[in-house]
Amino acid sequence: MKVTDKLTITNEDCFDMLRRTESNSIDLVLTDPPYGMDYQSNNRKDKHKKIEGDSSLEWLPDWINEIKRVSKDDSHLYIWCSWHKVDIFKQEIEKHFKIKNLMVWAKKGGGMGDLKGGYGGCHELCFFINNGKNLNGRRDTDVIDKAYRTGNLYHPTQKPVNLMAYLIEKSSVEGDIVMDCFSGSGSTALACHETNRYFIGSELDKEFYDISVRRIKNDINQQRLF
Amino acid sequence: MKVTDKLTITNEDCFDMLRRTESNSIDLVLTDPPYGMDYQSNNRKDKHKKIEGDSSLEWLPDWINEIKRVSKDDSHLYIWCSWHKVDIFKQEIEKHFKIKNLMVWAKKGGGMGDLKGGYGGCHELCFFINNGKNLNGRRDTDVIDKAYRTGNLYHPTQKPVNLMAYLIEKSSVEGDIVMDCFSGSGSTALACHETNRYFIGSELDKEFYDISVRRIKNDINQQRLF
DNA sequence: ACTACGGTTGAATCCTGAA
DNA sequence: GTTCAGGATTCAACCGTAG
Repeated sequence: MKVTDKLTITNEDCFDMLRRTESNSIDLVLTDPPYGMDYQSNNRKDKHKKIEGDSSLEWLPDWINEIKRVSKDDSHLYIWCSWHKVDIFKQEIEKHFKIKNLMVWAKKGGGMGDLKGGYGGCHELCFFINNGKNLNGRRDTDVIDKAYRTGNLYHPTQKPVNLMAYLIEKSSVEGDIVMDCFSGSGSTALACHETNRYFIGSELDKEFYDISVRRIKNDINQQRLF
Repeated sequence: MKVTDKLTITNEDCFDMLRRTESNSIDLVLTDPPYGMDYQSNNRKDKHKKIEGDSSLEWLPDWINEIKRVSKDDSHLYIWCSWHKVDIFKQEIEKHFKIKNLMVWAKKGGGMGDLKGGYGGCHELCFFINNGKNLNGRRDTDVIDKAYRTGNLYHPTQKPVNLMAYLIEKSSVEGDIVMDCFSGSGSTALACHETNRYFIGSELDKEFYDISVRRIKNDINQQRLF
């Protein structure tokens, strides 16, 4: 569905979207896939359901393969990941790409989990692949510790729009085409609207898909960006 | 060699040291092994030589196996690592241990490497394994971004003494036995002196071994800890 | 501008009971 | 025994408001 002139989100499996996508056509891949940890937020239980398709990483090899095909020769890619499965992601990605950085997002707020025998988990990882373009702006570090809020209002694992917008501006210019295969509640799409990029995305879960469409329309009407 | 009453460092391969070490005898393993990336700082090439035995990780499986044997049933382990080989380290460690956290040390100061096409590398990773004791003190996060300075005075990948001391105090009590198989310029040993723990370590490279012994003696005499 | 305080939250882990 | 799924729990950091 064309949500706006430049933003297209479809309610389908990402492989269906990828199949229709031309080879060598995407400027920037920015995506937050299921981490493969069978995640269910048990925090205030009624709020969020379990993540669909998060119980294995079987999709990963074919997915990387397709991503390789559709991304331009000088594209940039950002693939989010948690440390629990970082080895699998790294090895699959390296079959097709040369990883440039493993970035760390040092999140604000305490983490949950073991309160006595472990440290509170406060970071997420992101693979950065550079197929041949410079980064925009000043030289930043691979640790992102700016004041980005989590704010999981719509999706249990939602990323902040301004975090996504930051990466988009580092790695693309206005009018570029950005792809997110796991669009979720639409944070990447919103960041593209904010930064004037084209967006192509898919989200399998009907509920999140609907939320993302509504969220974008609302935010655009109200000129309010989360 | 017994450098002090409580600090022992030997100039040998760590497997020789491990062979002499009793099973189930070490309270805390805290070590910064060769990262397996053939490290040579491009910054002032003459300053640091290549790290011996750093070109492959062949030693890793046997080493983990020995570490498993010598560490106590309720021990803690910290194993430093860079993201370049994080997949290999993780998979080898997980053959014998359950990893509790992947910690991130967000270093201060700019990183080196590609100035245009990549982010500056400003972090190092550290696997934390908890075999069954609580951590001391308040609940901290898995991102360490306190003002620990690198200051590679003696060794190209030297860790700050106060960073090591922090981890030692989180995971042991006075009189505990701490092991570092890759003692380098002796930062872990110094941190043990500072926190009144026993230390057993080995360093293969004669030059670094000598430096570490001199450094410890100096620092103890001058009551000055780096 | 700065501090004080209370409310809210987190890609979690542990524990319990059932299969 | 062992695995598995669901519910309870927890604290430090962050946000917003008030002083």
